[in-house]
Amino acid sequence: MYGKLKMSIELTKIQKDILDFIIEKRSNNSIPPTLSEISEQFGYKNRSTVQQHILALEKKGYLKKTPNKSRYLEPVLEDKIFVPRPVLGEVAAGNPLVIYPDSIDSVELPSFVKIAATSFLLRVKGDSLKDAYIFNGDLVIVNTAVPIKNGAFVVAVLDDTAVIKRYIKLGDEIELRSENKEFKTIKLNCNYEGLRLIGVAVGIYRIMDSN
Amino acid sequence: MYGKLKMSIELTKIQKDILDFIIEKRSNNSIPPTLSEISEQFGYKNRSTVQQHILALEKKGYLKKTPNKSRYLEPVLEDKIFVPRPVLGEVAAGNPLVIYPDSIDSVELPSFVKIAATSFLLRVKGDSLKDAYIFNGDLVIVNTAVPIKNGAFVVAVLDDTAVIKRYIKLGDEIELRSENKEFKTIKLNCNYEGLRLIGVAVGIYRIMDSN
DNA sequence: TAATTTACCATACATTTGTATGGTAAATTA
DNA sequence: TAATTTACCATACAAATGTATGGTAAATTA
Repeated sequence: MYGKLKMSIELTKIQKDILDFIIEKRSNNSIPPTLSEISEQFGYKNRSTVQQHILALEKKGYLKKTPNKSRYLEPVLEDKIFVPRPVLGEVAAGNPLVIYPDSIDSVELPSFVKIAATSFLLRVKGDSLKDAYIFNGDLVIVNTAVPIKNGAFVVAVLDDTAVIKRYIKLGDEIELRSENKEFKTIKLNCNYEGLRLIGVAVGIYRIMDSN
Repeated sequence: MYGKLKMSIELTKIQKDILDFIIEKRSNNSIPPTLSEISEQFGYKNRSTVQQHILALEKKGYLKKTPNKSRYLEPVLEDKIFVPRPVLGEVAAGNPLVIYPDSIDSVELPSFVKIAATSFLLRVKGDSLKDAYIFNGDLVIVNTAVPIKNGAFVVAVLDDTAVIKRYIKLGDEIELRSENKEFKTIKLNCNYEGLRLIGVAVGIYRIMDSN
């Protein structure tokens, strides 16, 4: 049995910032940066400064690189297939949807799950969304940049309660339909103040962890 | 309103292969290849051959690149945030799990969902897995390379019926537990012939399409 | 205090990478 | 048939990228 590889040495703030930048670049749909690109990002006049930081990150075991290959910067994370992602809010049963300015928590997603910059994650708490077949602990991927079309699943706050329902607009009337037929369709006038549309739910991700 | 961008010109086999290679490299946890790396992959003696193919792909509108930047090869897909992924099998109610040698279908996953090479997708048909809170149309990400630990969600075939359940081995006895307490735990002897373990379910992905 | 680490800059050089240009042979199209 | 496209090779060059080496100043550690 192998013990968990320890990240023995602490990182300085700048080293951490650079590592985060690399992770972020890799995570968003983009590709890892070159030394020059990192240099530019942090306002250095010179690649060699970044060169030193990369070397430090490598020595401390946080980064792995392939010699003479461009952009081959691989962050070494404790569990290699997991990448931390911020969770920006929670949808709790009966409670208002709260989206925090900073992340309230960090979720470990398998590294193949990468989130676009215009999307954020919501973690579902409790059974408030079971009418949409979404359960406690599920992660909802919410995109705020996609225009809301008829028939889309929207994440909305309705009178302080978070809902994920199918959105249908017919003239002045808005219908919020549940996937589960046991739940009733909500009908609203389009200028109803109690409805706030947050974004479009583009997917559900459920991590099947072994606990 | 914008019409769907048409990929007017057909690709040749080699062009498609190269495009697929780029997409695959981007999709797996790796990074886009350089011309040299593509060249090596396809056994060319020279980068310039790939150079031509890349140019063709660009002209035909399948690829976008940034001049003078290494590895900046971005496949242009109809809907930019979606990437096609093969579905290798189906889990149908009451029927045996079928895994086909070739993909039976292609599913459009958001580009931030990237599947490791050792994983494959199974699409769930019907309500056969509702005891695991998995519903019709959901995609199960199955990893065949991960060792099956106690407590993991396994994809298994039990007497010709596909199941996704929590796997617990105690001595000679294997328990297959359902998440949903309404369903009973299955107990088996570890040498029971009717059980075939396919892999570990590492996640569920549900595409919330607007149909 | 002396040694070390950290954070930055500068320069030189080798390799990788992208690009431009030209060529050949086979297949396809006009 | 002639022109075009496709698929490959070769070479030369410039830009990008990684690397090696040396330096300074401030902060930290021994």
